[in-house]
Amino acid sequence: MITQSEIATENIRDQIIRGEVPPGAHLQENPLSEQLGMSRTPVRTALNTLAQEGLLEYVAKRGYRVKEFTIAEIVDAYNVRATLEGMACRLVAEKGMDRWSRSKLEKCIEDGEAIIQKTGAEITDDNFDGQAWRQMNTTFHQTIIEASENSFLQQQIKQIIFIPVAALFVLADWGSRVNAGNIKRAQVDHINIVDALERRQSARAEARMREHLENTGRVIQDYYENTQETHIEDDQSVA
Amino acid sequence: MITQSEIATENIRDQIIRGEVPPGAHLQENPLSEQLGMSRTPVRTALNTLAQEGLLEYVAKRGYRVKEFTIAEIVDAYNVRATLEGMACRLVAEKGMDRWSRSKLEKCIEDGEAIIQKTGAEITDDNFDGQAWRQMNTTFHQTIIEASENSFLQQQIKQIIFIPVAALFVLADWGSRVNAGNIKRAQVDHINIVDALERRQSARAEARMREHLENTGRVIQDYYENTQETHIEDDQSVA
DNA sequence: AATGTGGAATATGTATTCAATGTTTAATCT
DNA sequence: AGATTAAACATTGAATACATATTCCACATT
Repeated sequence: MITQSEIATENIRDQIIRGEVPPGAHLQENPLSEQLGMSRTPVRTALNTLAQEGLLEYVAKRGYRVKEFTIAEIVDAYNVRATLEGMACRLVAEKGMDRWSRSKLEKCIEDGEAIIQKTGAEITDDNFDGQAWRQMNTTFHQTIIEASENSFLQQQIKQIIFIPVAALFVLADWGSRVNAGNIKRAQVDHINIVDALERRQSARAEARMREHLENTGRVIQDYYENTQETHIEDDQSVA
Repeated sequence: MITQSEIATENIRDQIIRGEVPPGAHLQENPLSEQLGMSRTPVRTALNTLAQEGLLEYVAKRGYRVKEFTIAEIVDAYNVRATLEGMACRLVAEKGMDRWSRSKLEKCIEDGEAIIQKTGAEITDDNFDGQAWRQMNTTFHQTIIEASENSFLQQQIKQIIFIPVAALFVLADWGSRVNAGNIKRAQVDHINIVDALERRQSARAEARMREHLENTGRVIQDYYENTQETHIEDDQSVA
């Protein structure tokens, strides 16, 4: 069964991740309960939940405000993710992969290859299938995390997915924000990671995955800094 | 200001960590609100919070029960902690330590040495100052985590501290459960970690810390399995 | 005897009300 | 005019009341 509290939680979380409510905004219970057509009670529960997830900051008697993430914090989070998924790779290499995980990863490699082949030398919005790439990428990482068979690891990594700006790169269509170089490098990374896992080279698998995600973090950082500049320009044009 | 919800959260969390409410127990709102002398509302908030922390399991319309942790899950959590604190060491070694962190760590080494000196060759309940050792140990790890200056890392590691059985080893007097070998090995580990940090050998610092905590995890596992056997014996004697 | 249904009792989910604390505004005093 | 204070207003925290789902037991039926 689905409760009002759960509806409120998902709805408000979505609004935050999509950037519909800006960082730093004060979320008040009455407006939210009106907006969602429910009483304050389930809204309060939702706000408490989201604060625990780290999306909101809470001060007693003053309520909740949307947490502002600095570039540094987002990069920090990505580095933590890099370390944790690196650990997942180490565990998988040590334990050895079962047949199903292995075939799923190999399919990811094939799919990635196909997407790049179809794209050609130059990546544009038209010829690059960002949707398919993201799906392949999610499956790739998820498969390794699950194959690690460490439930804590899975839980910890999940939390990082909810960080607003980082999550945008998963949700939004960032096909136009990547270039051929990044995509091809990511594909090579994936190939090397799977190779290391199959050879059960745990240290190599760990190092490769860590580097792979640290690269992604750098891409996000670059993009973020560029858009920051753009925003400043926008502000100036208004002034 | 301190709210009723916060009081309830801390109180119930304590009861769980101390083992006063057994794993698997169904926590009901009415008895808890009576016990704590407040209405159901703040109790509900507290239960929601603790479920988010991973201490309780929630099923809609059925309420909350205390999560049961298997030995495997506890060891899993400790291994995650080992990896994360290893990362903290790596970051500290890369950035370099400020003077204050450095002196705090060196004081920890001195304190540890003093405790061991005072204890002598054989560790017993009487001559081993478990309280002082735990405090030194907590300071040691906390200092490194804070010096990493990665807020996400700090947040993630905090969650692991709340796991019931693992937390017992921090809270309860486990002086009687350790032997001279473990304590001396831990002290040597600490010395090597600080040495690596001061020489800014990031890979060595990371590896040493990881191994240090994996050892602790193994100690917990051994202890847990021993007490499990004891419990089985108890059960048999009852039958 | 076992299973299934129905209803009472119990527990959770939500709404509403009341209380306490912050915030804002306006008026008064310097 | 500016600052300070008090009062009105708004918002959060907690308690109570109500609605709805689940559990459990009794009873009936196969």
